[in-house]
Amino acid sequence: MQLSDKYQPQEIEDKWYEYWIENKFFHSTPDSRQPYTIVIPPPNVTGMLHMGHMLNNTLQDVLVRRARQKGLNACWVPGTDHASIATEAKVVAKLASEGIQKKDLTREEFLRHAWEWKEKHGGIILKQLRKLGASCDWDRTCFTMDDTRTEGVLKVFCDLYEKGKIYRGVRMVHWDPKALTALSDEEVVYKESQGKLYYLRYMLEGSDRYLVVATTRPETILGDTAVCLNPKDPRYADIPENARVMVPLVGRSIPVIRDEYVDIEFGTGALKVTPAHDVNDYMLGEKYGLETIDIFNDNGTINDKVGLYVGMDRFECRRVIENDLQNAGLLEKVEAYTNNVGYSERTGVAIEPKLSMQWFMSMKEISKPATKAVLEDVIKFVPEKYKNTYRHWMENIKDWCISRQLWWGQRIPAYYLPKGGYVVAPTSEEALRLAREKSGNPNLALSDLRQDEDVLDTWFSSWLWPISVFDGIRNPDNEEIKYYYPTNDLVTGPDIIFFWVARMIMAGYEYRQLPPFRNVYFTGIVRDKLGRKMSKQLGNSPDPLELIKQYGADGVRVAMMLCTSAGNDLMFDEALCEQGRNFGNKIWNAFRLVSGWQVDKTKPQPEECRKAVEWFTHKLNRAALEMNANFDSYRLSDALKTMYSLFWDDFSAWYLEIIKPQYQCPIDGRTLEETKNFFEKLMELMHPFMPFITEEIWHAIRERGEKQTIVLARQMEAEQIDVTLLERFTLLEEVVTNIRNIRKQNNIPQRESLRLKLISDENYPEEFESILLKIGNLSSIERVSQGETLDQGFIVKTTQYFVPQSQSVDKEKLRAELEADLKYQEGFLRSVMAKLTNERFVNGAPKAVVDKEYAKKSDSEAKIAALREQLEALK
RNA sequence: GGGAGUUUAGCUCAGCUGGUUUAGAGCAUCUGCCUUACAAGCAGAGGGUCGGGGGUUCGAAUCCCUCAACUCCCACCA
Repeated sequence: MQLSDKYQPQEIEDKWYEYWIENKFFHSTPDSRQPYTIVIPPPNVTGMLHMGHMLNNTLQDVLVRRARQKGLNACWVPGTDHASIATEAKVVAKLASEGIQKKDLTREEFLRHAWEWKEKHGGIILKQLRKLGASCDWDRTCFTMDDTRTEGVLKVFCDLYEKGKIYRGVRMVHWDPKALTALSDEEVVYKESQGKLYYLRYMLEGSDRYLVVATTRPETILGDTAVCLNPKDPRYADIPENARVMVPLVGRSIPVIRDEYVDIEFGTGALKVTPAHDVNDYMLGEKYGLETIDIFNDNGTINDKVGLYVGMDRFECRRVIENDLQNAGLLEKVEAYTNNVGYSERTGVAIEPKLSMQWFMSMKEISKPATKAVLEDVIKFVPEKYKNTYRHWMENIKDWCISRQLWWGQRIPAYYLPKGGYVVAPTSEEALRLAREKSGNPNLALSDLRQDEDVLDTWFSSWLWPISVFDGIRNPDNEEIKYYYPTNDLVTGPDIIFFWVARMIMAGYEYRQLPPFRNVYFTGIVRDKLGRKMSKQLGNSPDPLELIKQYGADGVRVAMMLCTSAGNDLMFDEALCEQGRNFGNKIWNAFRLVSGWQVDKTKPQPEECRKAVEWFTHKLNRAALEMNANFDSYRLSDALKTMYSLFWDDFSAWYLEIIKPQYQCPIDGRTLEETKNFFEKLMELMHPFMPFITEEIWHAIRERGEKQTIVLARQMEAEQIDVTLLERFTLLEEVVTNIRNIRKQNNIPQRESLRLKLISDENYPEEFESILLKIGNLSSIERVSQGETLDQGFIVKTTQYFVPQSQSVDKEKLRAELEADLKYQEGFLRSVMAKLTNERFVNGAPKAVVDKEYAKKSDSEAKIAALREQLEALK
């Protein structure tokens, strides 16, 4: 078999993915095994894979694949989110490009277009995930708006309504004038914006005096219904109790009220009150029974309530009004001002606070068990710091605005009766029954009822995800939900901790009395190597599929894993993909080496091979243990690094070099067998990180029956580890390194053998002498009592070694090196002695620590003595 | 305004409950090698007063205080 000396991932990745799918290795059904479940954070149905998804899904896949190999019944449920507002915006834009306006369509027509769009673009992202190697159970793919999930959502809505937890009412909400819908608090992002502070004159009625009011939004004067002063403000002490002022330009007379809410320090200490367009003003309006004048149309233009600036956009109006105020002499001054303005998370336009009729969900009660679960670690957050963030939000939770003035989504199952009032029911039939009952009119027809026009917030379906994917809302007693729920790990970004994580926990306790998952692993944000967020505008976001094409899925996965640690942002650098690809190549070539060996089964196992096998057995066991510990504490990057260095440094650079037979000589059967065994175990341990190459090699290294797969291969259980053996081997490594250094310093090629002399003591790893002879390419190892003039010496721990030189060595250089070493050792010894001569240390520190210091002291002294001897010999 | 986090080698980060050296890794750099698995490689080397200052301790990168810089979250005084 001729194997390329470069690993070509593209040639094997698709092949194995198909193999896995065909054989349903990722498919899970309940059985007697313990389950391990992850539900995917559903990406937007029409979205494209970006680097955040790559990170997030690589992590999930690593966790799932490892669980599967540990013999658990692993189930990773994939799916997509209908992403109400985002998808509707895309469909509206697409229609607009075809000259179709949404307002010209009926709801049914629009939804037809939307579903068409979904069928065409939906699920691309799930196909992309396969390229990454994601081992999802695709048979279970769900959509937040498919029939099952929708039924569940409606059932929950009705249930919460009946429990009195969902109510309808007029409230001040965040209004998105572009998407024409209300938003929840969480969908608003505040950004610092450069604005102006306008000082306006409000003339006092029946007087020449005026009050100066500072505002950032002069256009809202159209809706002013009062001016408010602080009662303690001495500047306004002489303003009469029942004073009234004229709204500039508008000429409306409004009262001057007094409330301590007003900050004396800010602006002029006088506040204009616009109850329809500011949350705080709204509260003042409630308190003082002020009139509420809504001056905006839904799209942010001025309506005809006041009769001025009608139809003008709010920002245009601001400019024009500034000019008009100026001309009317009502503008005192304008200052530059930086303030925080809320923007719609989805459409990016400035939010307009708006008074409107919406559906809300009371959160106070439902949040209680959810708060407790996290604080008491029933659900563990990794990293823990997010517990604080979570607690703070939960303890100050506000009611959730769940209605959206959109069409793409689950329509609110409330039906209005012709003569007022409404009923809530999961189906129109049920609604009709209730309506007849409520109205006392048995002849009421379905056509008499009018269903609420609004749909539900997308998160009102995704908060049920861990339950609804197992149909646990509609059929709470089904086998699947009982088996898979609670799920194990959730991997997601901290940016949706409130949107999604917190609400899922609430739903979990409300509908299953159990948490939805046991652990939440929060990833960081993927940034570029300069630390900037990835964005389309900057063009700094690589195309994940392009990366996979170039470096292989395994390579990109390794790149993601190398730079991630829970909760910390990661600086992604394409160089990491290169490193990942190179690692794959390294594995590939190690395999080429081993697979190319001829075997002679009659040949006895050489001593150095026997010792190497013994050593690597322990090395492998220790790494496996370390990796387990890393996984247990979600240090996934460290888990990979452990395997990376085990394979590259210990297995390739040491083990394979030791057992490698002479050119064109066969290897003995036993060593080959044990080496294949190691290789196989290494592949199994690394499989969660690099699923494709490990499967390829796992099959190539041994005869495998049909339908066998590394995906289901049980990972080795780590055994007893001989720590002393491993430590003594590092002494050997140091000796070899020193010999290599001497070769390099004296330009002695590796193929030229050397003699080695040593003054043997307990720190000479003589049990590995056969290895030393081979790796050092030594012709002999001789025990002596001292070195000679022509020898170049070195010391490992306390043992002195000498390499006889044919020609004279650079004594000055040698002496300088030995002296530097001596200086370091003396300094070190001093620091040890400082402790040991300190009575408080000797008496105060634990015995083990003190003993360690004594050991350091004697080692150091021995080494110093050896160094002095060698320096003496140099003279 | 409130809170959280970060600061260790040129870069990215480990360093977990204070004691394995006078601080580690990977990448990058430098030197020598196309040695028969791998130049996507091998062998070796250099590089840090652990953000500044103070304190606790026999002992501090690690604990406490303080200052500084950066990042994020929450709140939203017009």
